Amino acid sequence: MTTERTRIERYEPAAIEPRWQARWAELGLHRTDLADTSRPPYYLLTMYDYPSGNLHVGHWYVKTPTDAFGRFRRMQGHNVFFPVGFDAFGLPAENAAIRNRIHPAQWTYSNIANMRRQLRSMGAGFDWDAEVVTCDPAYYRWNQWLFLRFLERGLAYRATAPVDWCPNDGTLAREQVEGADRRCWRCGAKVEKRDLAQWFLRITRYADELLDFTGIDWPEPVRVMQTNWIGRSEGAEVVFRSAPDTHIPGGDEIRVFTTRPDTLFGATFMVLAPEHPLVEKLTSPGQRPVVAAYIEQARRETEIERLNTERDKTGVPIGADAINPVNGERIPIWVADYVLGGYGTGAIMAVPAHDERDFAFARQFDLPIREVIRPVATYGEDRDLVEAYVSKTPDDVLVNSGRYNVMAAPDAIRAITADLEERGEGKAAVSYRIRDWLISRQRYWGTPIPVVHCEACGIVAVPDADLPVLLPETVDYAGSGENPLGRDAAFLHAACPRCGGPARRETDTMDTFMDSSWYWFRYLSSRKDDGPVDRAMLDRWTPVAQYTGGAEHAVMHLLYSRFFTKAMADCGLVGHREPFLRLFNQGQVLGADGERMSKSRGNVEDPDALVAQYGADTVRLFLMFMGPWDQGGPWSPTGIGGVARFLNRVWTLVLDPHGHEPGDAEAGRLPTGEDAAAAEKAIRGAAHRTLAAVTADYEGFRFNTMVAKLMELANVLFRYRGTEVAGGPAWDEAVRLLLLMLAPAAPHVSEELWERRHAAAGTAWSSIHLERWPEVDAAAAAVATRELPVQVNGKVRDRVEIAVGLSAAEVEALVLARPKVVAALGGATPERIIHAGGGRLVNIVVRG
RNA sequence: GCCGAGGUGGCGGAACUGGUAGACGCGCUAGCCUCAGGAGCUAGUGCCCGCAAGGGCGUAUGGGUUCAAAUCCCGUCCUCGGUACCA
Repeated sequence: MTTERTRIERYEPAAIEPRWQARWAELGLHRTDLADTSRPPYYLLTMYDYPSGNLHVGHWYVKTPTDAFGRFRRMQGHNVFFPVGFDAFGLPAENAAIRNRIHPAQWTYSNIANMRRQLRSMGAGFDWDAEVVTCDPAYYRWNQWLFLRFLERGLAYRATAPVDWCPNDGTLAREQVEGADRRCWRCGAKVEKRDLAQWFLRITRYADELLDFTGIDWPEPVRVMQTNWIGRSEGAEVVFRSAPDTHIPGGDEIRVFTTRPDTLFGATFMVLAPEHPLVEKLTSPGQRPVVAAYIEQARRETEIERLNTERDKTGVPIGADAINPVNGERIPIWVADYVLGGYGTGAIMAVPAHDERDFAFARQFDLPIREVIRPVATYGEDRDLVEAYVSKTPDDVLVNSGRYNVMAAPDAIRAITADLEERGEGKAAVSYRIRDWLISRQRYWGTPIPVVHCEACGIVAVPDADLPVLLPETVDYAGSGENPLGRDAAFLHAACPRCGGPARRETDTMDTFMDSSWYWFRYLSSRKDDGPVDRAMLDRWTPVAQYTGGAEHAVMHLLYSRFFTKAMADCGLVGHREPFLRLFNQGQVLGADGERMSKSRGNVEDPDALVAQYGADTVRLFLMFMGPWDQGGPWSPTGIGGVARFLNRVWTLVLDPHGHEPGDAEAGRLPTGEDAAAAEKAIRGAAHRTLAAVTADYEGFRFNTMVAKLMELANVLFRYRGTEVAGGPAWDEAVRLLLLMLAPAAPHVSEELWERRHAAAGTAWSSIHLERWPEVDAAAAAVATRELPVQVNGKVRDRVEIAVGLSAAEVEALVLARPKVVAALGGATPERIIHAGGGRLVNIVVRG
């Protein structure tokens, strides 16, 4: 016998994917009509990328599920806006330029061209018309414009801050300094810190508002990280004064911030940060050399080093004392690197008995430790502290604290603060860890800060009409000594906009986090040339409904974006105060070696090769199938073949329902005991149950189980392939649902098969991506019987097929008659029978 | 150190609010089909004992709560991410 085998065309992704991409582009399928009000708007945003040159699978891992979600939302009837752009300013371009003698712009734009091609090959539904490239003057012009608005409102200001400085090369940003020993990446010289006047944005003005996350649905870990970053703490500011000495008259105010004013009597010394302005003034002549040497050393350390708890404490006494305002006691003043110049007041009162760091310091240098607070039960006992006692309970009481003895700690905090305030020696205060945002960069490839320094008028803003202040095309960015922009005479010299006199342009450029702090607003009017944003568009489309991106941006980018939104709202540019309503942080795909993917490690996975081998749909689906999206993990293509096989099976199901594989003896026959009607019912049931589950999975970003459920449905259909119900109405409905559910995730193959179905049926084609998301038929999805596990004392002893909707009594009668249950009971009388989880299982409890 | 997330078969992972542990896929085994196959189809596959029926053990680890724990609580070990001596 010769089996007549249907020869169907093979599934060749390389043949169909580019064709559909071109067709969609022609149809403008992904161009969002922002003015369309007939459907609810849905702004879907994924973090834009730095144009490093090549997309790796990590980029796909972020973008692919986001794209699938956008397509899903669109099928649900939303007008989805899903833009893309490039975070195109930044250091790598400048470094590449120096290394390869190629202009940063040329390097950047050629990378962008390549990445556009790669992004298109994914088949993602980006709206390219809205694209933003931040190094384009049409974009950075508005960075400058916004900066000027902030300047007007006192949100931008100039202050002195240290930068890493290479004595050979000129100034360096932190990211250019490599290695623990702080050497210049170019010449290897030891880097120093040097103070420079730089520009800041006053994010601290919004510190309290940034602590408030009401109204936005963000992951708990991100909220915690931002909260800790802002670091609000309540306490008191206390004024100590320098004591008169042979070298100083005394009386200088030394302000400290403390969260525990109740421990003031336990202060046995003071510590100033090496940066503290009074160090110079108060240091005794005898201590000058050692203090100067210590400061020199501290200035070379990174903040992370200084903040390492494990490290032995270092410090030196400055040879002067301070007077404790509560008891008039003289205590020595030290300088130590564990106190930071930038936090609080840059000075602390040290209470070794009740602070671990102060305790370690006191032990190291043999300074007195005086206990002033202890649990009430030990009041009056003699005891020695072997470690700092950090009081946390409100029941603890004060000792060795004069008239505050026996007072409970919280009462003492209030009383001591109030008494200090009365005497003008302190007040209740709030301190924040967050500092203002330093936006100055001493580089070429960034947005020029639009001010001039006039000899007569000082700092003068460039008028709006003169924006943008363009980056000069050719400058010597490789040279050394000062800012690249300062080496361009034509750029540098300008007329003062106010007096017309000679002025010097600002030569700092902006931190690239400026660009990314408002880019999603610009997407909505990327070509607008009379303002940064279109308020009417913003009112319709923002806040962003859903933002996706990596957790590495949990603090900086996301916090700056929130700050910008609030600041822009205060400038009247935006009508709301939070940028992103819902945030999802996906995990990171690591290289096969478990390390972060990077060119230098050589563990970068090239998506182009995978696409060439398997096609974009398989790669997309595999990335979703790998695991839960928020987890990521080491890249391993093991298993991608399973996904490819699945798409092949879908292909076969759609194009060849009647064929069957010669290797399957059972093929072409219905399962035993099932007639055609039962088979059709089973198929419809499976399809609609899958639809319900898949819908919920898309909604909850559970793409891995979504794919698994589609595979299960395909497996069910395959079982019926070649039988009398294959190609029938139930089958046809199931296949239709399968394609619709697959469309967001694997857009090309589902579109191709959709078209072929139309062709076969002789109906007019329209894109599957414009179809409405199907509705679940609850009746079809319902099940008549189900398997009921029966436990005896919590162990499963039997499984019974029961009709849905039986009463508890009926179930019990049925279950207790089962031989296996009888055997498991061994003659014992059930003590009670639990019907758990809404009848999901039965547990018979027998006391033994 | 601290904060956050996590630890489930040979592997990636599933298990929604405590209720059938291991869905789906990879890999492996057997059979079918094929000139052949690293293609396709079907079946099996947590571990141990057993021909089988069946039984025992199992979610890093030690306790606990519960009729019932991967899930909740306490302790320990390990991995990953973040990082602040924050006064």
